Amino acid sequence: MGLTKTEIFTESQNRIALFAKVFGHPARVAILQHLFKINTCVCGDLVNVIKLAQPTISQHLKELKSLGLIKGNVEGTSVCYCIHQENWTHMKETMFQFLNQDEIKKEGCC
Amino acid sequence: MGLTKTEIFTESQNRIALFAKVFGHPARVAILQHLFKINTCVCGDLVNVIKLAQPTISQHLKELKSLGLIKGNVEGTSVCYCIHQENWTHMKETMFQFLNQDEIKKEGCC
DNA sequence: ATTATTAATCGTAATATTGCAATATAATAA
DNA sequence: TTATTATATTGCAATATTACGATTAATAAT
Repeated sequence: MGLTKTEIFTESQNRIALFAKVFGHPARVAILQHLFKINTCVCGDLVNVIKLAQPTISQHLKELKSLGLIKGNVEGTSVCYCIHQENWTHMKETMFQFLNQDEIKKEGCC
Repeated sequence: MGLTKTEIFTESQNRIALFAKVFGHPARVAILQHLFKINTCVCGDLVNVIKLAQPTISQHLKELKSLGLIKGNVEGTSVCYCIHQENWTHMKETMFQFLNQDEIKKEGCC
């Protein structure tokens, strides 16, 4: 059905999945890496750096923004995007807790 | 088009996206959490724990296995699934490097 | 005012994902 | 052999995602 049954999972599980999902596309990975690399805000050059059409980049940016991982400031005719530091830190805590589960039990069985 | 243009991204970006994608569904998050919680191998009880049909669980397990994050040992009529520790550790390194990008430049701009 | 420039939105085609019923397969039990 | 049990596979319907051309909106420059 293509429709995820979010109601049968916990808040936490759904939150982890939502963050992971947004990282589940190389274009969004590349966008974030670029935003981190350029310490001054990047505007439309993402379209030049990443070889995807402008509407496609815009769409990916929207997803990152709707999750709160980036913010965009309008600056004249262009828009200045950058990482939302606090939210990124919060997201990291969530993801680290999930990824570090193996720290508790290192036994393994089969 | 629904088709990701992997060829325009780096190996690294695609690898990060692939790992993230598999975590991008709450069922797979729940499966992994359960496999970590039960220190002895879990077999078919995933279907009881997670309220999804058996073929659906089986499909999610397949995806986790194809990425190497879990392994399954046939044990009589049932299959014993557990975390692939080494691969999990490798995956963590990849993801941590991505998630910890903010450690380098904490400036922010807008 | 007119004309660039930049980015968002709309519409749409192609493809992917999710979920399950039905069925198949494989190993054990009776 | 014939159930029984556990898991995998197939096929399919519903929905989501990706990508982009065309268009729009908003500001800047001339």
